[in-house]
Amino acid sequence: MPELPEVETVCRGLRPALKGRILAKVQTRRANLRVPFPHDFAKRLTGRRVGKITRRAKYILAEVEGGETLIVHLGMSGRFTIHGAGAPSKPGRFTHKVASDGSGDGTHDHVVFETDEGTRIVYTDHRRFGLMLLVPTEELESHKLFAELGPEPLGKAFTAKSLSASLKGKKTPIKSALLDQTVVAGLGNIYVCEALYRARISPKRNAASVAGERSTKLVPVIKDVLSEAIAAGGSSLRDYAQADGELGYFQHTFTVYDREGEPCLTPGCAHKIKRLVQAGRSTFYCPNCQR
DNA sequence: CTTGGGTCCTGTGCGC
DNA sequence: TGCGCACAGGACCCAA
Repeated sequence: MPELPEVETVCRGLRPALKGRILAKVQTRRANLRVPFPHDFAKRLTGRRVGKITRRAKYILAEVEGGETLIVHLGMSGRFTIHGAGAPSKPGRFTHKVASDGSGDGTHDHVVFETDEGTRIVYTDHRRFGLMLLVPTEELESHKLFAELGPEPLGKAFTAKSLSASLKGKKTPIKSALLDQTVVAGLGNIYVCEALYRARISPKRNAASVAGERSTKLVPVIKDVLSEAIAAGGSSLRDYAQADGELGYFQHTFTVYDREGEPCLTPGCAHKIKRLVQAGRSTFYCPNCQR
């Protein structure tokens, strides 16, 4: 479930296994994910030391020695598992979802990294909506994937004022506007639903009408929802990773997402949560609490 | 310019 | 038990 909090959690999980390590072996098991791997992808990574690992929006960025950065997007179903020496659990404890060759689920393991410590980091993605690229670090900011991205929702630049400015004049529903990565970078379907619920704003409301007063309420709520999810991921990562080496995926409990027909959890409300489709995506909301 | 819809791909869960 | 359809956490591309 890779939205910003999950990507952040995966980043944090990858760091101890990858940062400062040399990529002893890199293997791609097919020619492409959503897009083809860059020319000589594995060859260009092999033997190089990994530097800083950061996140921008839903992208994982890993600097590699020689001035290039590995860009990873998890798409809808991308995930990493860590096996062996550098894994976050004791060696030999992986029992779950690990194929006989020590990989993730076996059939959809598309990329395998092996470090100089013998740690295997396996990228698994059954839908293949993910992406891996390798670009010169100095060209990152101007790269077309990043050039148009809006502010980081947890960053200082994301304020009621900045959000108001980008919503002004927008005719789309606020739900769709918040999924637009040029408005704010990293929100996905779940956390948009959760944030709008917590801010008591209807997903159907025109984006423009959220500029001003409502943005003042919405922005801190977005920051809270994401921060709490990261905190939950961070704390459950240790336990979950101990079980099978998988990073950043755990059972969330959401307040509205995927709760169609169930009672609203706001005290004294108990209206049924409704589902509607906006721009092809499911929206969950409480018609009583959200206006 | 903005906006909405189709599309990539595989898996799962539901109703019949 | 099997089948077909709707739907799934993302985001690009293109037509209107």
